Amino acid sequence: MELPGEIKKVSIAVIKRLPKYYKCLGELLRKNVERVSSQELSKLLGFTASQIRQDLNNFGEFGQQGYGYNVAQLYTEISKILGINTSHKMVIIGAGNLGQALANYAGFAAHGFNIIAIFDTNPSLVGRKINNIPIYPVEDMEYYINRNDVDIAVLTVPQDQTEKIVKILTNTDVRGIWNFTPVDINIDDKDIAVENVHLIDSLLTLSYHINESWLQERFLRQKRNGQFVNSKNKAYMVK
Amino acid sequence: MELPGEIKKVSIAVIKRLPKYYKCLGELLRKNVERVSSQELSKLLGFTASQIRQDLNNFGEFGQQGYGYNVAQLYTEISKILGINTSHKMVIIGAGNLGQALANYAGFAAHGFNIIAIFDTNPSLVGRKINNIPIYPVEDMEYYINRNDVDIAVLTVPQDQTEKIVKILTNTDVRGIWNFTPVDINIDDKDIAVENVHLIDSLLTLSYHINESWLQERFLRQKRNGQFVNSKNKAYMVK
DNA sequence: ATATTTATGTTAAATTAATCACATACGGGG
DNA sequence: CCCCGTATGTGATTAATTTAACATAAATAT
Repeated sequence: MELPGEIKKVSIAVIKRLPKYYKCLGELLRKNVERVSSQELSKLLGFTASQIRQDLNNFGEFGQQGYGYNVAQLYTEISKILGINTSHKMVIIGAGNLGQALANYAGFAAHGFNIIAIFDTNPSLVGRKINNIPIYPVEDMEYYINRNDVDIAVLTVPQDQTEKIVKILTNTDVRGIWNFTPVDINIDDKDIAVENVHLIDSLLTLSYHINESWLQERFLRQKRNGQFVNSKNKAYMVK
Repeated sequence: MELPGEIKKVSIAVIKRLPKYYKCLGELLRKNVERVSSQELSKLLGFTASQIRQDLNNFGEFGQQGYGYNVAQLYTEISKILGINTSHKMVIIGAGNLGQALANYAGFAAHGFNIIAIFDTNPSLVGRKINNIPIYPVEDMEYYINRNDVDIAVLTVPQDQTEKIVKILTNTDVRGIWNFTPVDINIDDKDIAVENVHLIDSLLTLSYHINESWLQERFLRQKRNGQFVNSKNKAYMVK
């Protein structure tokens, strides 16, 4: 039962689709497309028109019957929902390979995400700059973040340092952690959002899919040859 | 209805959890833990014991009633399911920031993923090595991949080059594409698995969550002050 | 040996998500 | 100004996923 005035819980599946909408609408906007229907979006995105309408209705009534959606308006609305109507300040913690790559990546600023500092323990890195972003010692991190209204901390430190860094971050005003370490972060006391980018998980998922088709081939081959019978007819039980 | 001998379709949700099981079991193995119950795994992973049992049963009967699961055996089984009982050959396409960072990352080899070559169009990079991995011109890519039994192509090229590269990859024996470009790849003709790592999407999801809590605060504040009523009681409709 | 405890594999129930279907409202054309 | 076509927003339906429940089999203790 939904109490009056209560916030409707939006499922993660919907939230994960929002960036797709945002991107697609951005492209339409650049092509000077004025209006778009859920059906047209369906073709572009590969979701059903029904799902698109229902997704958007979690956040408001942005369309107009008989007309569709105004591209510019819907783009603005989704930007607001995603919190990218205002810009964000980020710091990168850990100036290793990945940290440096992210610091050099130009794409974030286009969406209002600005990297303003990097932190590292390595004295030979501290004082240097990457893509014109200064590297400071980790000891200064807590003070710096609070002082400069940093929203987002990008975690690219080695696995064993993660816990220590997260502990420090809970003392700051940081609102979100973009976690590239393989560790699953859990923060109890404070309201800090965490988004994990577990690259190894992603690679293993790919490996599964590669393997899956191979298993199927083998499975069918063995079935053809009459080699395959097991108690439950499970493909993966094949020895 | 499941026909005898037919492969049971495993849902993506399950597949995405497999790497978590794999990682967790690896840690238990290193701690010399011999056996583990679904309940213990539940505590470690944060999934329900019921879900864990059901997930694993998609692939076989690995446990024993009254005992639980043998850690080493289950680890091996999951490794097989994920296709990491054998090693994989990878190439990186695009020696930019991200491509170089991935080339320098040591963690892949530990799971049997070996990067054997990098390809780039930039003549000043070709001929050099990154982390002892040679950089070749993109023109040699097709030949090289087929010649060296490359399984996986890691795509870290600029957005506008993606389509061209994917087209070339469909002519090769590559089995999977690990896609770091923002483009959504669709391959019709050939059976190539694609796993996307859309970093911007991930960052926007984080931004949403940061924004979400702020919206809620504002929502409650306005409700307290009696400022908030709209036709549908939707939080996001607040002006 | 036998009883008791434990923890699986699996079926059933509950929950959640996606799709369908349609009444309704708006825009455009005559 | 009115009618017709279009495409939304939403309630109903269906599908998928998660959780619960339990019968059963193995391990352990007596």
